[in-house]
Amino acid sequence: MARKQGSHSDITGPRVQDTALRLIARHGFAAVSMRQIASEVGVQAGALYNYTPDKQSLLFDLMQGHMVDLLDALRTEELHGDALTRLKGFTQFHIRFHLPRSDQVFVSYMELRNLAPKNFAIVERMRRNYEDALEDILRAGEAEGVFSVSDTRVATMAIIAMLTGLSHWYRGDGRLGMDAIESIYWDMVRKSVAA
Amino acid sequence: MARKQGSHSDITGPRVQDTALRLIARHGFAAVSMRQIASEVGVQAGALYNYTPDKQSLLFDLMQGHMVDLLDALRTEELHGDALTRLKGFTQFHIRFHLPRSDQVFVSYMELRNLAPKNFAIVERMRRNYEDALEDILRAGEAEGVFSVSDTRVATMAIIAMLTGLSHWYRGDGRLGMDAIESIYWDMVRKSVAA
DNA sequence: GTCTATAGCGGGATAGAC
DNA sequence: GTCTATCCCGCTATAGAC
Repeated sequence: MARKQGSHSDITGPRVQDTALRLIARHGFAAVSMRQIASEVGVQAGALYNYTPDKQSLLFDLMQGHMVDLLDALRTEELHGDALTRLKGFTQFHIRFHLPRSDQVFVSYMELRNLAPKNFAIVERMRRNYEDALEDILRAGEAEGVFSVSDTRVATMAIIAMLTGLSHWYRGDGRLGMDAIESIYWDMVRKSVAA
Repeated sequence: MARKQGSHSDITGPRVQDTALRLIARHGFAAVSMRQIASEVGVQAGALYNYTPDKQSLLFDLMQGHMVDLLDALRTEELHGDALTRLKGFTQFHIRFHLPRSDQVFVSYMELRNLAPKNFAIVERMRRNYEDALEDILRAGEAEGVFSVSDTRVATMAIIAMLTGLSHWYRGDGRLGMDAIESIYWDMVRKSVAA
């Protein structure tokens, strides 16, 4: 089956996405050229345009795809019960979803500036939905009297920043496994909003 | 005194730095051209090279300058007393220093990838020094028995991420003033490491 | 679907006049 | 110290052969 050239749409397509994600995470969107992506994929630059209309769409697809995956996974999680249980579920979900996706997290945080305005608005709306899921939990906890935060919005942003920051420094080959990390972060999150 | 052309080294120099910082914060280092910076400063592109040997040095000077300012200010703060008092001082210091410098914070977090390896090492060492100042406080609190974190390094990273995240969304014209923000964050930081 | 070739543009940096 | 002019390079995107 191996051909030196010809049709490879089934394998080249995913490879373009994967390669672009890795290179953009490492060097930044503006610093990565289509030639560079093509070279790592193993095709010529022109061939990339069979898979994306332009460079901007490539970035948008990566970021939108990540957010869609995130919101889908969160919905599947279906966090039930009292606020404390839901907060624990959210914390664990966030860590387990994001830790194995450090490149996506990096790109989604760093490259917002490079999205065209219309694309930015779409991604930003999805990010806001995710934040709102956490804020709902904090509000419920306030109502139950188990949480005490003077501002649920600020607390939401603080917790998400704390959790997401993890993806910026954690390396799976370090001294701490994902379970240990989860336990440490859950302890801090829980206490930070405790009544 | 106004001249259409001639010597302006005393005013052009700072303007180059300020303009570069603002443009890089908004668009990213790789996306900003020397021509664009020169245009906003009001000179031709070639004139920039009287103030910086190249584009890379311009970025490095911005980032190094920010870190030097940060570490100098922290030393001036001289946090004394018990661990809880020191932690409160660190939290307030961090917020008060970073909130009015959102462009510097943005650039310092986003553009590490664009530093040449040698420059990266220098900036990274200074960042590590800053983190260590917080970890010292957490260790002291553990020894005093007033803090309970299972891992001081992870707790350090979590707290700094939480505090720095503030700079990414806070806008001074919002509903919350700096004092209110400080109070909310201190409440969360304090509780997150409480014994 | 991929290739080669190229159009058209803008980038960083330098040279030399003033 | 700034200007104008320019070198040389790499970029995105497209055209047309296979």
